[in-house]
Amino acid sequence: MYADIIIDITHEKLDKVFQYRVPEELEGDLRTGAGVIVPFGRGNRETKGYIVGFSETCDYDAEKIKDILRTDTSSVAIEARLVALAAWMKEYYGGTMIQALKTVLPIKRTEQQKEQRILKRCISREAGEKKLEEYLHKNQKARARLMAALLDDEEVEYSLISQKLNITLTVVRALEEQGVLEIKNHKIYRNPVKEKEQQHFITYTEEQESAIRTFENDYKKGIRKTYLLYGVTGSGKTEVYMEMIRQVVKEKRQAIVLIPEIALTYQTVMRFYRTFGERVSIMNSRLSAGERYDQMMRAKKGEIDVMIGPRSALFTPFPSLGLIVIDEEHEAAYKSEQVPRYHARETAIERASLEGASVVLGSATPSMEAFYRCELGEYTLLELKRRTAKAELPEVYTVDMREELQKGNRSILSDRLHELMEDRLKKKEQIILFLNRRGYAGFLSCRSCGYVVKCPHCDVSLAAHNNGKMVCHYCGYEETVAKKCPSCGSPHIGGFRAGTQQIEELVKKEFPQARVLRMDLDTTRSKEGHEKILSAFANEEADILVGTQMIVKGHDFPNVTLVGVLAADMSLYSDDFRSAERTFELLTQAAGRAGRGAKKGEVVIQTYSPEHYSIQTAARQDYQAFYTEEMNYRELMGYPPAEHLMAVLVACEDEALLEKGMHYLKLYAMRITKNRKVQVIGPAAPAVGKVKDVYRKVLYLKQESYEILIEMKDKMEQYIELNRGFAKMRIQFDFDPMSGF
DNA sequence: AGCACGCCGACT
DNA sequence: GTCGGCGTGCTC
Repeated sequence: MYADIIIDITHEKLDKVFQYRVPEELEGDLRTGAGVIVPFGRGNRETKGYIVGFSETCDYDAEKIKDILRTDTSSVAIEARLVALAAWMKEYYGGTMIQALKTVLPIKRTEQQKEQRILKRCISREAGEKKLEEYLHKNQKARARLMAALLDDEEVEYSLISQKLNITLTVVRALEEQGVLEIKNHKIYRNPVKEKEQQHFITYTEEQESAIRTFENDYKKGIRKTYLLYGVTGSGKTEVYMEMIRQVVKEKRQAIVLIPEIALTYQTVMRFYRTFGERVSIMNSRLSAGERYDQMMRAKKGEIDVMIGPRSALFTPFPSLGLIVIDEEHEAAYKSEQVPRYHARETAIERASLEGASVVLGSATPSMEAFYRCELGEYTLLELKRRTAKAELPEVYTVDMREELQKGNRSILSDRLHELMEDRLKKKEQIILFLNRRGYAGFLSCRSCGYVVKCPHCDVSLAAHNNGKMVCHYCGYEETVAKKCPSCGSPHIGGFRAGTQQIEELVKKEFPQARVLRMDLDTTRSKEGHEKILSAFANEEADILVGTQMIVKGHDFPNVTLVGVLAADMSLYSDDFRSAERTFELLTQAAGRAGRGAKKGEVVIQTYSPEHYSIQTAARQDYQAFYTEEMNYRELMGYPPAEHLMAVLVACEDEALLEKGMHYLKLYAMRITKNRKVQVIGPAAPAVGKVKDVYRKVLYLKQESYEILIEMKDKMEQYIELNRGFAKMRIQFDFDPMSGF
């Protein structure tokens, strides 16, 4: 019997499987995920590794294969539990054990050593010069090079030295022994903010109080479960989380708070620092891989109690995890785009159950999945129906844009919205205009023949930018804007939908006195563009903020009393089964931006389909009604959460081969599903049929039971592996996908 | 990453 | 010839 083992995940070059023989006496107690000690390298030095699989035969020279020495007892319980979680992820989401382990265990990247190791000269300049002469005399070139560098600067980064001067660690060690330099592993754990204010006593609303009590009582009794904290925007969910975390920390356990990256505002960060001081660590995408690794190590050593961060923070190696909070639980960002395509919600619940922790999901617009689980009694519902303080829920109007057109109003702004905007500008209150789209004019199409300009590599429409270029958002392909239709030659080719830039220009023209800020992917591309724009608006340096989805998420602007939603139904037209849910979410979140302060807010939703339930229920801010309607649809169509959907995405450079492969894969799927009523749909062209000249096809399988789908996945994986014809195809599984591929 | 192997110039 | 230093490549 042989075991596939990955050696010490901390280095990229060793990032592959090594085979070892399993000695008979160990056969019983080794399983996938177990930590073992193996002889490695020429010196057979004892090295730690993890078992990622077993096999009866070996694909490597049998004579060279060594025996596993023993199981690793030093690998702490923390890692063992994370490895168990990885095994679960592999099982549930597909992919290999290595891929799962890599997402779960903190990885030290080589890049990060650059920042870590610093060489410091610890002898005087004169002594150094003497040494340099000595090395030159002895013709020790490498040492001389290093010495010269150290004379220029007292401290140098090891990575610079090793790359530019081609100096290896042996040389550095030699100089270290001579006392010429010292190697500093500098680890500065920086906390962006050092402020530690006196905790002020917060008074909670009755609803908040009751949510906190429920959690605390359960927790003290040792009950661990999953809660859904459903609270309208502005109802004070964060305070509730903090109180729950305090409870957990009091019992010497730790908490993880997941946030969608964009929602991590300065205000939120400060709130956590004020309460938990230095014992909080915040991860964001701006941290380098090395810094992130350091934060993980701090957590492991017990130096922090609370980790706040995006999806990946879920794998923080805490010694005694007590609580996982997932804020804005409905966000699509919680689903990983890479294999294993795990969902943080489900994975958090699994981790919590492995470690005896509770999970709190929070949202103003819970995902269908979460609310459904509440109804089934799997999660406990905690509700916050009212806003804190005096803030009231805003008044919402729906405007039918078809009627506007009939009235002769061809503008992007309805009369109603126009009027209200004038009113707010007069009152010196702020306005948000929210557009469901990015770019200047979106795609270009011919008004005479309907031809749409597409990317020759990726099969998506090119987006026109106002620099005279059309750009592919998948591969970055560019061409200049066509003046004539490439298909029929008509000059009537142009953009249809308004983009944020166009709206900005229009607003500036109609309200010349107003100060307008625009926020979309183009204006926030620079490092801190995001924060800059938001803080400028928060400081009331502008009257109107025009932007895409990103402005509706989690920000608090007390002086905003009017929100205009332009083209509300844009997201209704996308062709995946979550489009209604996404529309409801966006509208509700957008509406939630209005009237956060003392003054009541108003919202205008402009739409071409005012009769659609997601728009009507959003206008009434009636989640329950939306949920009921939407659930009917999901049940009727057999979509998640009513049933489970497994997407099988196959990619291949050869289109004909792909076609053939998909045909056989479908036949195989139908064959193994026979008496289990699994629906096999497709193969279909995914939304993006071709990326960087690689063709893609997708097959969908529907079934009520997740377990049956997993069985199907396993069988299909085996089939693909046994069948050589699939060698050139890359196959991925995605369970309950967030959007069509 | 860490270790041995083999090359290369310097010196007994 | 041998010794120590240095770069290279491999690790089941």
